[in-house]
Amino acid sequence: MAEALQQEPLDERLVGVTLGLLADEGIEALSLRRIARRAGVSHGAPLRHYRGLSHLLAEVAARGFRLLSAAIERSSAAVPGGASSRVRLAVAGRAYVEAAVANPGLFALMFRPDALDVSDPHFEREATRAFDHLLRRVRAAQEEGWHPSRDPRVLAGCVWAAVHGLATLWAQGSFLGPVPDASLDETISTTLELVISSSDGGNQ
Amino acid sequence: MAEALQQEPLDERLVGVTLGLLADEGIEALSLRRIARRAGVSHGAPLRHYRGLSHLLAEVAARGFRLLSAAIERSSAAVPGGASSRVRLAVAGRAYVEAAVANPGLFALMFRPDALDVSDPHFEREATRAFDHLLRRVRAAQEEGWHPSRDPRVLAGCVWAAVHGLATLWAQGSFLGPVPDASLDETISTTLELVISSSDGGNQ
DNA sequence: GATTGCTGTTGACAGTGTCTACAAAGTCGT
DNA sequence: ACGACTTTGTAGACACTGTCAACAGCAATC
Repeated sequence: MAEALQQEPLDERLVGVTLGLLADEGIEALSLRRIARRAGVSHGAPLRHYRGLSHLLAEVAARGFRLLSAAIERSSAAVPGGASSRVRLAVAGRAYVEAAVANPGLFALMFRPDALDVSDPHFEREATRAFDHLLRRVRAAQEEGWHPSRDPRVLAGCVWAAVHGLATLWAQGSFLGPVPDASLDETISTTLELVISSSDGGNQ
Repeated sequence: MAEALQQEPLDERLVGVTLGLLADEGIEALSLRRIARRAGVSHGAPLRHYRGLSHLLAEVAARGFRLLSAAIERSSAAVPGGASSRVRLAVAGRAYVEAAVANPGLFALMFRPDALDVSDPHFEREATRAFDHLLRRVRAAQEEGWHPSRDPRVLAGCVWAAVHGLATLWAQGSFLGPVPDASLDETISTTLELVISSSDGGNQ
């Protein structure tokens, strides 16, 4: 016992505590004072490390984008080597939605520009990196004949929009009203088949 | 002069004031006390008409869904009679995104289940109605051979997700980072062509 | 060893949502 | 007509929030 528990720097601990609070009680429970209380410090301590709540939340959101990138990468590693680039793109899209649904509070925070400081460099960098993962796979699919003459950035933006919309709506429960009995698996597959229009070897 | 200006019931006036505040200063400026101040009443007056802030915001969001439904209907009326159902569906999708971008604060509020009371009957009814507009057009497209064997609700959910993702990301400026020079028109068109895959007569 | 910077505490201030007590004013039953 | 009751708005209180300034301990540095 008596492990080196309190040694972790406060700024990192605050990020971890915020992630836990987010998972436990949702996004509306996030307040500087609650985070400080849960971290075992006084209410003013976080301001020594972050200029304000929105800056701390931007750091947490950056962590979320890193996790999202990792999920996309991980999913790609599980695809067999001979698979087409379109299948790889679809798998990445599925990973995006599943990561969001697995961590709905964090995902909601990541796309809340009014709650976090979107000009934070960490945040911007990690968000851009996550998009680049998608963009790379779109380019690869284009090289294999999928809408080869289109602007890859716009194309990646459209794929992003489709999976992001599904992730957003599902993670916040908006599907429960109009499409109450839909399965997430089927909805993801249908969306990806529509967008990527893979007549060859669907991802299912 | 001396028009019947103060005759409007306070509950309706509060909704109007909230819409104005939302358009003027964004979603983070919405507070019961500011709304009350702008309406010229004391800070407790709104609670006589709404059980709390989230209930007032649900009413405002319901108004937003009504406007969205109207925009979809209006766009459909402008389509020439001989157009295919797929084109009609695409036009409705375009109307969805354009309505969101034209009123970004209201659109953001409509999909913020942690800020508004999502169990409000008005809200639920108007949200369902808006989805039904989309669902009707999806069914019509299916009758003309577009993925006829799929579950229409799931299909409509996927179309919804695609346009919703684009609307969300564009309205909150998330495209500015990764796809800075994209045009909204082109992005909408590309998304709709991908999703609805109209080889016959694109919507442009 | 005195000084300086870092990190955390404490107290203050304005702002928030929501509750209760109160007042004015209209409505209704008799 | 008049008292009782409901409605609608006000005023004050309470707990909570973000953020700032003043202070304390502690490490490092010259």
